Amino acid sequence: MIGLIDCNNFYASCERIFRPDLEGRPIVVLSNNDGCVIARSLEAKALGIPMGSPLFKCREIIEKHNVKVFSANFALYGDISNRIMNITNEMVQKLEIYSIDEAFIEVPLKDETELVEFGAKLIKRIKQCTGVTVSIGFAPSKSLAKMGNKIAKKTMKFPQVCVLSDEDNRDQALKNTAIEDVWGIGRQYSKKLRGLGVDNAFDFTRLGDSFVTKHLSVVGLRLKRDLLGEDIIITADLPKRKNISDTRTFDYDYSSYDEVRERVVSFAAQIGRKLRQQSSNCSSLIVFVMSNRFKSNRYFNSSCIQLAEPTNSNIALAEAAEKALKTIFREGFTYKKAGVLACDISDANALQTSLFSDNTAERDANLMQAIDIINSKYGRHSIVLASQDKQSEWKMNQNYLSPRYTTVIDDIITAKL
DNA sequence: TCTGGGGTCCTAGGACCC
DNA sequence: TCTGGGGTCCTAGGACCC
Repeated sequence: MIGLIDCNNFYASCERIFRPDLEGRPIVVLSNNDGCVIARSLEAKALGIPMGSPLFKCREIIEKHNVKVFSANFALYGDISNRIMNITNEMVQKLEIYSIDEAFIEVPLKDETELVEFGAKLIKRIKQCTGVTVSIGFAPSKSLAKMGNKIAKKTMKFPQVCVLSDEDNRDQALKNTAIEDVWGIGRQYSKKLRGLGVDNAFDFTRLGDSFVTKHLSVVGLRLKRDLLGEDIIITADLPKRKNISDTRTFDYDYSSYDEVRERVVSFAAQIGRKLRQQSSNCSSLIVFVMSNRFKSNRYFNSSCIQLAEPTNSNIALAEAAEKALKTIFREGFTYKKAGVLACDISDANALQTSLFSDNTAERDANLMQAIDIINSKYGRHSIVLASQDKQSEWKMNQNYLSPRYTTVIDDIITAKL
């Protein structure tokens, strides 16, 4: 059987690990720049704070109900996630990490009672080791495991394990799942399906194959068959990224070229780091800039630049990014967001050099390796290019940031006796 | 005042090849 | 009136996920 394990209110739960005083109190976590609500504790959901809402739109509820607000602390969430995945990996046959707070697992069990027992054991262990509560859905296919997980979460009964093994309880679950709650059916498709009289997952599985293909393409057909218990949805097991991007909304509207250039060069350097992490090169870069989309006098432009040869060197990428930026930056506009995207990603071990190569590749490779080692030892921005901005993390509104309890020695928790 | 970031896959249509 | 047949590659756009 396949299981989907999913952390409950993950970011909010992470914030609570070292703040037991926040138990029972509503919590929200904000996106970069403290812009939108991207995670909510159960209590915050109950208050009706919507997912994705800009902070200023729910200020009133937050103040009225004493909601605790946090800036996103990805260093903390990433570390807790790693711990949970490692613990899980020790207890299952196969682990496939699907996102920061979700993983598919495979277990050699079929019997419902045994599965519930095993799930309870896993949940208890994760809770004991990390303080995070997870729920698990078991089923013969991934989309059904997802569905089981949702059902487990809803029951509010601990441990939150749901097994969809036989046809009867599978069909019951399909009938009880609204079409928009099905994994793979988003806003557009559910609107379309509702219009066609399909209200729940069960109705969807009754549609004809050619009808489904016509309206939802082969993706929809695969989903239909998966929901009927054939395990055919393939999720990639941490493959190399085919696209890599680094983009940010700025803390205020930038007007000078130098301000934007500094940030864009830093994005290019981050791209280099991410490429090296998966030993890839890229052979073209896209740079884009945009003004504040909520204000008038709007401007958006992007430029794609071909690199002389595939590379992952910060130096080459920064040069290219700056060149591209020059072609799209216009005086007279202000800029609220920019980004760099790496395209045409290839294997760094199979480098095709240019006929006119100036042989800086090897020099750069050694240099980048040294930079990566130093930065991983002493912190992200210990060594940067002179053209990068110096403290990019400060150039973000993070007014409610919690300590990086588990990854930075200065942030470690203090115990008083 | 204030509005996130990072991915995937599929399809249709155009340009091109022989 | 009637206008071949079989491919590939690339891109933009649209759907989805967390």
